Amino acid sequence: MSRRRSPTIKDVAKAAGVSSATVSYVLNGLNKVTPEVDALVRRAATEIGYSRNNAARALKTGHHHLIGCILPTLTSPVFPEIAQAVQRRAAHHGYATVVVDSGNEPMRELEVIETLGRHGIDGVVALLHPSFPLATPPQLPMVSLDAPFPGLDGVMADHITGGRLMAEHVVGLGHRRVGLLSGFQEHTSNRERRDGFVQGAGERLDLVWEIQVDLVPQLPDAAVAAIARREVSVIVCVNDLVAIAALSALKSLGLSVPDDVSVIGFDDMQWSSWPLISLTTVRQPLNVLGERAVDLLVERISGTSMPITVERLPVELVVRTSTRAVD
Amino acid sequence: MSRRRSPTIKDVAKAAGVSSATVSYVLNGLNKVTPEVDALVRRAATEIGYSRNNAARALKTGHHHLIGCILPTLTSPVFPEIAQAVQRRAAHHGYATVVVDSGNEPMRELEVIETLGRHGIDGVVALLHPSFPLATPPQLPMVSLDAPFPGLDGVMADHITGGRLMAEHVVGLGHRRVGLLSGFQEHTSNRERRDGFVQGAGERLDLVWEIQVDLVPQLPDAAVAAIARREVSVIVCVNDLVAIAALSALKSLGLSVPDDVSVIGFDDMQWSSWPLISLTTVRQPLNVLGERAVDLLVERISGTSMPITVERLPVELVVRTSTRAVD
DNA sequence: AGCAGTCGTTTAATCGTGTAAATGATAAGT
DNA sequence: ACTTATCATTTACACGATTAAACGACTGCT
Repeated sequence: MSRRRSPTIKDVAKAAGVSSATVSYVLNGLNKVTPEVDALVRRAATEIGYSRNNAARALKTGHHHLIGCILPTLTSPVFPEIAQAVQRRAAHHGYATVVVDSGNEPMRELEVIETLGRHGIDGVVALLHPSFPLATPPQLPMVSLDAPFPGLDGVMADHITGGRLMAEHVVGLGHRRVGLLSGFQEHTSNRERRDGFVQGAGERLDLVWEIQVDLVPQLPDAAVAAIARREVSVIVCVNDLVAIAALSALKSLGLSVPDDVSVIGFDDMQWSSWPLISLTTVRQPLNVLGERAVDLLVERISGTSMPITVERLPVELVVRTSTRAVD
Repeated sequence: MSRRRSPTIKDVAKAAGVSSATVSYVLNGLNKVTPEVDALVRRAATEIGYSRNNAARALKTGHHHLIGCILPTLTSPVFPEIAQAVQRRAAHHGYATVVVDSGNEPMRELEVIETLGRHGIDGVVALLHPSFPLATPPQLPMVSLDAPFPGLDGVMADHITGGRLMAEHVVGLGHRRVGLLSGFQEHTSNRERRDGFVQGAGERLDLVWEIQVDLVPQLPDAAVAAIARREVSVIVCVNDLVAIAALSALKSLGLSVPDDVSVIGFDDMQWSSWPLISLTTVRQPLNVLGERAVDLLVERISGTSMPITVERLPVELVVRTSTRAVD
């Protein structure tokens, strides 16, 4: 196999009859050269099929035009939506994106960041585990998604208002007795959703039971048992995935939604709108989340020292057919 | 801000009192140095917090230890499962992975590959659009997922047998009149699934209607209308996503599954096992798919010129509650 | 005419690493 | 004791790009 190395800037220079510096100037769009030479160089470049070697460029400039997007998993539908937005926005800024699945383990997150750093990434957008060891201050520009981290820029939805919206909706439908499937409270977003809901409910709702559940789409036995007792008219879920797990459990129990019990989620991920699911939920703007994070990161990378920013994104209630007024 | 550049191999050398070459040898695990010096260098390296600059290394060696994984989208649940497997396996081989969402557009796929090439990627695992312009032979080692491409290594499930399994199952349950929601036939996998099914069915099934549907989880009106006519006792779907769309449509129409009509899918993606969905389907081993593709790619990268390999992975029927025997 | 400024291009240094070749030092062989 | 082989280490250059500085040619001003 004649593994021919790909042409370099020098080859272009020779082909165009100029120096390599000129080629560099042309290809970087500094307008330091005559239009004729510019055209000449460009023609030569495309003719011999030149493609820039970013490793070399990065070595010199220290700037890779590459950002990382670290997410706890890709198999939950919420995160890929963020990843897509990040990718799109990054491209818009001239950055390529590498998406990495951290498996939701703080150790691996650290490892991934180090690996990416070694590979010369310019910055990271990350949805970090709450116990991520931030002891060592980050060597890289980083923007935190979904939760504030001390010393880091952050973008997250207004979970507290979201929780309040849930409460308002449930109260407005005349419900009184409610079951709460909350998430692990170490996660800021879970905690805020819960707090918002409890505050919003005030004295108007009876919190009959509350059970903490994991991200897996399989409810713990205790939760299934609680649901089976039929003490509540509505189940409030920390997120859509849990809500779907609840829908599943209800189906297994032979209970109908929303006739026997209402269910409300949080996120409004893609499938929540499918007729089969049709979940009432609080929508958080995942695409905006990703986009703003990238904007912040790019600003941070370009080095203008600005104060640490934490953005809160508005949420909205989306009413579908998994909730209805009590008789 | 005192943007202190990170320590280089040279700093390590100075700290350890040796030359930079020695440091390089140590850190690359060539055992060309005395154990004492080895230890000395390692200690110095960790002490001053050295981290290798992969851009420089890659510039010199032409080898980045980085592979790309290009997928049509990340929001369909099938692909992230592949991405995870690829990532895991690549890490096992000492490669980092960048996952890229091509949006299922051949043009963007090409663009992405070029970008990745520029960034100095060693190879690509890709699930390509059927009309991907392979006219320009790939500069990079590439392994095709899910479909054979002339001149490329490939890994794909045995879709034909899968189609046959669907037919056997449907026939075995005593069904006779069947509706087929097939995918676009340009996709090899869709075509093979259909062919396998039709061959497997032989004369034993009446194909009452067949409609081609897109990947979006919303059936076209024609499909909904066909389902509403209730001429068939089972709906055979090209994949689980379409099957779920069918379940949705059936629910909207007030029809019950499997009592009024059976539904069978293909893929066995994560959620298909959820009680809410509980889809009978043909399982293709997505994790093995990703892993084998990486294995092949790594072999190809390491340069041993081997004949082009195309692997077929076995599939299996998974029976759940969306299908039942006809009365 | 002489000097300064502008402009387009080239020269040459540099980024951090890998590695072939040179260099010594030590041990072995005669 | 002197050559030779072995081995650990260093020297020195290359990888492909960016970019400050040097350069030469031309223009315009006094």
